[in-house]
Amino acid sequence: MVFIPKYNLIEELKWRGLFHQDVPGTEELLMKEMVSGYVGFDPTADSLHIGNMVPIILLVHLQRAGHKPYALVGGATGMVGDPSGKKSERTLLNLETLNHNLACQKRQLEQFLDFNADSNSAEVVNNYDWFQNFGFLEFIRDVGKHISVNYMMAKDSVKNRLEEGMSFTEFSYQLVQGYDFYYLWKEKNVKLQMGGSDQWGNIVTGTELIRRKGEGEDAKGYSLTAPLITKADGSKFGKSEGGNVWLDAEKTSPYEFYQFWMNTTDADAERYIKIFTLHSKSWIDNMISAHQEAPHQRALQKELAKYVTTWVHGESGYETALAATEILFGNGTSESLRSLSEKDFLSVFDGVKKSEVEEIEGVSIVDLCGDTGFLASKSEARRALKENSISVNSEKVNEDFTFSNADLINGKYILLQRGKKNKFLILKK
RNA sequence: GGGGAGAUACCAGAGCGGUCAAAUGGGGCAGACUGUAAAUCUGCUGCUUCGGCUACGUAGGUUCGAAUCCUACUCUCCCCA
Repeated sequence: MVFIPKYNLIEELKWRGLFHQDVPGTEELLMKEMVSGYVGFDPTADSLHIGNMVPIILLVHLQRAGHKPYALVGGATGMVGDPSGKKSERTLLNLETLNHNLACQKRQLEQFLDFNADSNSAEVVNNYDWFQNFGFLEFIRDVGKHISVNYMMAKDSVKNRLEEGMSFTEFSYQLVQGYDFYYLWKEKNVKLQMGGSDQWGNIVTGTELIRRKGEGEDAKGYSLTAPLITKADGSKFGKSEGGNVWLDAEKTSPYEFYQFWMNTTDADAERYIKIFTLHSKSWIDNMISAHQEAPHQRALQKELAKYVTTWVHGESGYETALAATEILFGNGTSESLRSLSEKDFLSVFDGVKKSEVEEIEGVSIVDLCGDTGFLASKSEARRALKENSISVNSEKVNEDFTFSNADLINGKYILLQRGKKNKFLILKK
């Protein structure tokens, strides 16, 4: 059977800005046969975040091009800790946390890939499966023997830590990850490892291991990395006020998730639409020129936010986020808030922080803001009120404002806002 | 083991007996302008019942008065062995 890829993966990744570097011969390989390729995920948290989306998208493209994707969850590597890009030694996770994280991540990965394709179904593998019974002596004889310390020391992930210091555990990390590649190559005919550019060092340790330990002419591993996603202003991609932007709706609500993409700057949006959506090149080019003609419409941001939110949270997640956005950023007046049914109201404010109070009649705005956890203290509440930044039910109020029962929406809710983006919901018991 | 330097707010970092809730920069938040953008400008960035109160690694001490001086302790970094 002759293999014809659906498209040239490397070319596709290049115009999308998802290509950083590869080892020579990778493109030829991808054009001539169905390739099994993998990406590893680090189980440091119980949810993936948008920083993990690029590696996931690499797998998605791999599969769309007709190849077979493997997602590796790092049960074993997670126990060691990847030193890449870290300034200091990492704390080790206990087994229980690790397993919980693995299970959660596995579920999330499954929503992006096709597990029921004819010949190139995705698979999830866990490197703990092949490491759990791998003895230390066996490992250092079988694996350690093939890689010199000099070689390992030359890696940036190690070099950058020579001043600060690093434990033997983290030093060994690249061997563990390298062995993963070797194992998958040998057992599952996986020839390609992909990842972020920070993973280059770890990946080539794997290809090196395949070259030295593998037998025959075919003993060659290929690799491909995506660039680090940057923001135009130089700050770190993937963080919002609350820290990471998670894929888990419990940790980052669909509304917040949608808003994250909505707030992308123009320059970044033009790059992100290529990276985070699967739209075609011509479609995107049109979109970008349309956006440049009428930038205030924010068409790019809206499409980007819609696409990614739907991908991660489904249609319903997107609908909720959009409804909330229209109310809060549209001509959001007190009336439009009050016109919502209780059910809609609650779903709109699903991701907004809340607090309950006993009584509202006669309570001053300062007390309410300070005591409910909306603002850190009454002093801060006073300051914010002087800055004219506090709104009650979408209407600005001053320091003398006192609540009455008439302010309750549906007889039990009050919406507090500081500025445009910080919202808080008060529930009367 | 010997010698040296240091620990100040979210971070970096000044202050070295009263005028210090503590310079300056960064970050963060808000306001103006806008397009929920960027840039720019402005304000704020310990708590408070607005009387005060608690804070400059920890615990004591000197003093009318301590972030500042003394003692001990803890921790960090550097140099030598």
